[in-house]
Amino acid sequence: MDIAPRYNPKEVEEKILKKWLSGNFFAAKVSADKKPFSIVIPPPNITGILHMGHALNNTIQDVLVRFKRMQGYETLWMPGTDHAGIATQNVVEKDLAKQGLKKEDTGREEFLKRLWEWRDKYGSTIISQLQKLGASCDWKRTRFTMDEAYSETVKEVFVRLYEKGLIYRGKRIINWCPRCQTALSDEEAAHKEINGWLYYIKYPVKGYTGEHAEYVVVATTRPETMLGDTAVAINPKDERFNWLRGGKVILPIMDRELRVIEDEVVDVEFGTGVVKVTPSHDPVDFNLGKKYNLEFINIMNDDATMNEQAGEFANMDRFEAREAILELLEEKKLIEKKEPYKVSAGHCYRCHTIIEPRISPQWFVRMKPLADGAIKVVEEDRIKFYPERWKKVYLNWMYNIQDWCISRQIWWGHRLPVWYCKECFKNEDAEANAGIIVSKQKPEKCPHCGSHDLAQDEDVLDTWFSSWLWPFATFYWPNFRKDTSDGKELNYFYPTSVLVTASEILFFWVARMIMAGLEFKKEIPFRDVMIHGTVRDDRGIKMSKSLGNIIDPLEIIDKFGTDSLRFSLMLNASGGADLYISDDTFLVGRNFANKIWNATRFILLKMTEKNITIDNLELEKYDEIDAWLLNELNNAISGVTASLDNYRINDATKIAYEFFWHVFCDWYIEMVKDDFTRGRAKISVYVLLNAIKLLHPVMPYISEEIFQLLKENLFIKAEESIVVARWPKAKKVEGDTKSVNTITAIAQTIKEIRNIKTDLGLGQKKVSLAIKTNKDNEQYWKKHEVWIKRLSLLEDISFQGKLKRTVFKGELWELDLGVEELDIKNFLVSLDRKINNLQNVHSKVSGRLNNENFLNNASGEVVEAEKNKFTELSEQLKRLKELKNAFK
RNA sequence: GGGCGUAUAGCUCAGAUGGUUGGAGCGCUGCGCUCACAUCGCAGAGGUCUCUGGUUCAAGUCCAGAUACGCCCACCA
Repeated sequence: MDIAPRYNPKEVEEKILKKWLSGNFFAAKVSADKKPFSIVIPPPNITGILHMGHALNNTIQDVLVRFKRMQGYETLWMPGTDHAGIATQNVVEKDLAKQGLKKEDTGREEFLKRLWEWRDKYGSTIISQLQKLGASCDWKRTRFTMDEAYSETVKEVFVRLYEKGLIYRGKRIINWCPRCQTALSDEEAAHKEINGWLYYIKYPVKGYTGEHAEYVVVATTRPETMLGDTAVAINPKDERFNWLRGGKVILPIMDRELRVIEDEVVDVEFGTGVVKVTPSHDPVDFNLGKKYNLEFINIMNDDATMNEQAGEFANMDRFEAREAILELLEEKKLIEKKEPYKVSAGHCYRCHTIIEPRISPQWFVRMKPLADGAIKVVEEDRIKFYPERWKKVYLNWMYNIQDWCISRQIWWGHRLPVWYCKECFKNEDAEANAGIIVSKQKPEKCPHCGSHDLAQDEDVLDTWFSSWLWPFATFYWPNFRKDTSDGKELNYFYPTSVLVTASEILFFWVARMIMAGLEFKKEIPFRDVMIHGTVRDDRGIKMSKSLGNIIDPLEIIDKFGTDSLRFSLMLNASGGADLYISDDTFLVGRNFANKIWNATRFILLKMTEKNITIDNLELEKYDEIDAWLLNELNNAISGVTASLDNYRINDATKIAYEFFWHVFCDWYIEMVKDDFTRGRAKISVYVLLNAIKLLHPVMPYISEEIFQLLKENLFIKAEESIVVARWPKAKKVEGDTKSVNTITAIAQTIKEIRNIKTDLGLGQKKVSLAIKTNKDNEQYWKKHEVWIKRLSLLEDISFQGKLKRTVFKGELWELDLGVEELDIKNFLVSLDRKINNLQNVHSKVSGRLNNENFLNNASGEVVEAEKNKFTELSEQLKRLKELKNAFK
């Protein structure tokens, strides 16, 4: 037998991944006799490369999937990627720019061709990285949100919603990214605070007579928008401006007459109480414009440079124009003052450019009707959030939901299934439906006028408009095909069991999937939503490429192995809290993998050395130390199982770790290594096998490798892969508790002996031990003498009726060490500390027992336990004091 | 402006339904290359559980308030 003393993950992982993929172990099918367990992956962007967030998200899913698969569920993990409209287009545009080209130079068709080429070349990178991570998806199913069949679903959904009146075209103020040159939804405009100024600008009052102020002063953070002002507003209740009501002011620079309107939205407290109103460039002002029938003047181009409406500032960038306007106002002495001010501005979530609110004809989904059901299922806990607090966040958003802008002025994505009749459609009349034909296929002619002159809408749909269909569109609903068993698969696997995701896309994706599921499948898309934290660096800063603080999971895999990465992440991910990680975080995993490896190595080497073969794992006979171990194994099995059932993966990980290292390795293997009989070997292998099964969801590679090693070297029957092996079950342990308890007491005593030896400065020196105990206990000491000596570094053990001296006094026995002269300084210090601690607890307990209120109010069980504790503590204390007195 | 979260050892974090003497990993100190593993073993130091009040026989755990940090939402010109 030749097993390396160090675990080499690289070799092992490569080999095993091949086995898994070629062996089709992750494939799922409809099985009437099995319960389904299904997860759809949050599809990563095709532009994506595996980052720590992916690693965390997908490891969690994989743990759950592997666990359920081993439990015998028919398990489907549906993989796939998202076309990620803006993100991908940006990437390919950048690529094009290297050749000095813009997408307009190549034209739409050619540009799309390049996009598809790009996706064919790089789009599967993330998939192979997920495979490397060990993700046990049914890879043959890998979907893409722009697959032909998937696109059919998208169109179908659009048409259905339109026909139901839930999709409409409207000319409204939307979030416009001047860099990407497209509309965005509200969710895609991330609000961030920036340091700006609040400028106080004087607007001359028309017909100034000297009876009132010559100017009204308005406060603004965006002076450049004044060019589009068509009113100023005051609060109707604001008596300071009674004189201004019904009056007019003059917009400086433009010399435009502005109405004075009155509306409740104006905050009397803020600024001067007078607000400039720019209906075309501010959402609040837009509403005012509608309400009071104001003029809408658009002063900007698509790229946020000023247009001809901006007069002398035309063609300037918006921020350039701001400076120029301020300069001019300064010259005219129209700036009263400026104050530093923090402004919350929307930023494009793709390119971080500041959003420009803008009036534009776009397509929207009416959300309120969709939200109603989605609110109900969460209120009624038919969908549960883990941790639960996200329920509130979700509901709060849903209660206040706004219509969703779904059209994007980019090329990469699902083209809107919308055609315009050039005869009937009048663009300026954007609110009406005349001339708009919504249809999955290109219509032959306009149903209204019969014209054949039809043009498809140039826009594409928001990426999320396809992702929100993911849980059922991946089964090609509603057309299905043979490769999804004509819908049988959807019926079987839907609703999915759990959705695992980061909180960032709760609104983007999770909420919308619930709405889509209920609308189209008439059923929730998943039962549980597990929301995990964000991965941050060790200073608590979110990892991002632009900040340069990322820890690359692929590098960690390369350095420490995939299992180390996964194990360390799972150990750290708890209760949806954020994870703070550094390179060192992953050492725990590496060390543990090596420990597992070496425990296996030891067992197999010993068996070879002793010529032990095993052909089955029926446990025939075992003694007290075996029983003790099996009992611990049972606790681990039920602990890990219960934790995984409750999505407490970190607990499960910890329990398995603790058992493997600190129970199995530190104690059992040490106990049996000197007397490694066939019986011990069998127990060892049995426990090892069960332990690696417990670890398999978190550490799939090493557990598989060991599973295979055991199969190769023993003659036991086992599944082809641990992937499909049966999850461990707790087995009843035969054996009397007294024996097991005695073993526990011996182990405890061994720790005491080590402790005392250290205190006495004996260190690793082997000394002899004298023990005084009864015949009954003596037999255990004799039977287990070999490992007791080994673990407490003793020369020999003698049994005596009377000890010359006592260095340890326990409930069951007293001990002395065979050393003439004792350096008792440290020993006495430790002893004192122990006595002190015990004394503290003792007086606390006795205080409680002397407290009538406690005796009257606490439950009988608690009082009973407290009494027992008191007795035990008293005895312990007495022994320690006696021990101490003997040394005086 | 609303809402949420976190505060426990030097660091990163565990500590369901209040009741053993508050734990782990890393780091630190001391001793050991004991033939599975130095990616190891053994022993140890280190905590007024952020603060203040309250409920209770009993609070790290529940309640209220304060402080600090973080996050989310919002028509804060």
